[in-house]
Amino acid sequence: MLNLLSNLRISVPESIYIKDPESSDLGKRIIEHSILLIDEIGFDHFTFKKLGAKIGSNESSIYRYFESKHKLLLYITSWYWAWLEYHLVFATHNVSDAKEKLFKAIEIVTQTIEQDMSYAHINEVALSRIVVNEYSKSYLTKEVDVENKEGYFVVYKRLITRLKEMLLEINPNYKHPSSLASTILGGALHQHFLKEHFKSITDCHSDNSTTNFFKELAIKTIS
Amino acid sequence: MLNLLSNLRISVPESIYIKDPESSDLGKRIIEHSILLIDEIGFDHFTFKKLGAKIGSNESSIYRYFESKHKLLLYITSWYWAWLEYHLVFATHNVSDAKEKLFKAIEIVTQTIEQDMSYAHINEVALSRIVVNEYSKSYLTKEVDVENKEGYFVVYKRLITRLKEMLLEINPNYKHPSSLASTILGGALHQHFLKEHFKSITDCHSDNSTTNFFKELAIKTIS
DNA sequence: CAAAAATAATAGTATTACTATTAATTTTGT
DNA sequence: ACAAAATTAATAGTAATACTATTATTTTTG
Repeated sequence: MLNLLSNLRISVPESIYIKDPESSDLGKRIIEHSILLIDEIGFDHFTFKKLGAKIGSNESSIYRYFESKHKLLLYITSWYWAWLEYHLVFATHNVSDAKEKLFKAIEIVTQTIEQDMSYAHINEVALSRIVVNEYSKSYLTKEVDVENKEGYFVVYKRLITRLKEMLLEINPNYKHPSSLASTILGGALHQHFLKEHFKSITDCHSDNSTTNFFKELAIKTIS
Repeated sequence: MLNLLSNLRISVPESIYIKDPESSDLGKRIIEHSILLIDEIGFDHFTFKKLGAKIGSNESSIYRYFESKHKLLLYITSWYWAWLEYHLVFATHNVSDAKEKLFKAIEIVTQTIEQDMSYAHINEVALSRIVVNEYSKSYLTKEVDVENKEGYFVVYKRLITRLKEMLLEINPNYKHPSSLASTILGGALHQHFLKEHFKSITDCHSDNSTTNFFKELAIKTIS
């Protein structure tokens, strides 16, 4: 399955970039090293100038791919959600038992990403840390409604919708399936953050405890 | 109760400010108008220069109260959590039934803040919108561990701990009370955001639907 | 009413997040 | 192989940001 995925192109909304970074060597280096650099110094301290220095290229060249660092963040996080979506779709395909399917899906979206899931020039472990630490900054802006209309958040919303469908499959009468789905996805990121920085307000300390917490929460809530 | 609260001083960690804004007229105007201005233009576009212009004061004078706009955000959001905590403590005090107490607490922390809860020079409705849209930016930084040690997040963590205790009162054997408490608080903010901007991935559209969603989620999860 | 404290005004800094222009290099079509 | 086109690099410049430092003025208070 990993080999199959490696040959698939993860699809990110075209409106996010000026020039497709997958179309050139420089573009791929921009993506590869922006993930490493944002993970290292944080999105707030990240600049195209610093990225240019890292990849031995010029600030102005990066601007030919992305209009701003905000768009670059949208690109890499959309890539992440699309990548997770592929994993989720493949892992749940042909699983006939609704509960088993939901549990598999929750495992995928709440797990701690590990090294061996590597894909081309992208470090998914670093990228998953970026999603935990920075994703909400991509929508907590005054421009969110305009950008939402442009389709910058479609992948994220589609993933939540898939999770919602699986919840409804178990109990078609449950009244808050979208809220529960978005709570699981958003909540998992939050628990991963708390585990690293605010240990006293989480019980998720081991690798799979976040997954177990949300599996139990989900199945009990919809029953 | 509101009158009682109006005479109580909401206590914010002293290390957050340079000079106590409650100690002068200028300080109070800084707080009052920073809340209105951040609500209006968003934290990213907010600057001390713009705030100075609004209150007819100088940028440099504001720096005598707060070292940075980040510290100002920590101040007003800590104030908000402390204010919510008072409401929660008063509302649940002397409630003997554990479930009734928890439900009252969930109402307090998940409700949409309304105009009539006004307190001195602070617009709590605007402030609650700021918490929804900006609070996570206060901890999603590379400096979070240092600032956590300085005590900048104590009020928030204490509120979650209070919620956790109430969950444990109902079921002392539940294994993830802290995670559930932090999921409720963080999740409520998230649902309020989705309601305004990403309607398709939430079912919380009316004022009390977020509260009902989390009441049901909590009681089912710990049972 | 003098001293102290608070506030305002002014100026200045390094950095950021870009845009614009031109030059050099690489790719491509014939 | 070579000219044209496209891409990338280099340079310079701008307005805004997030401050610091200094000095002047106003207000408070003992």
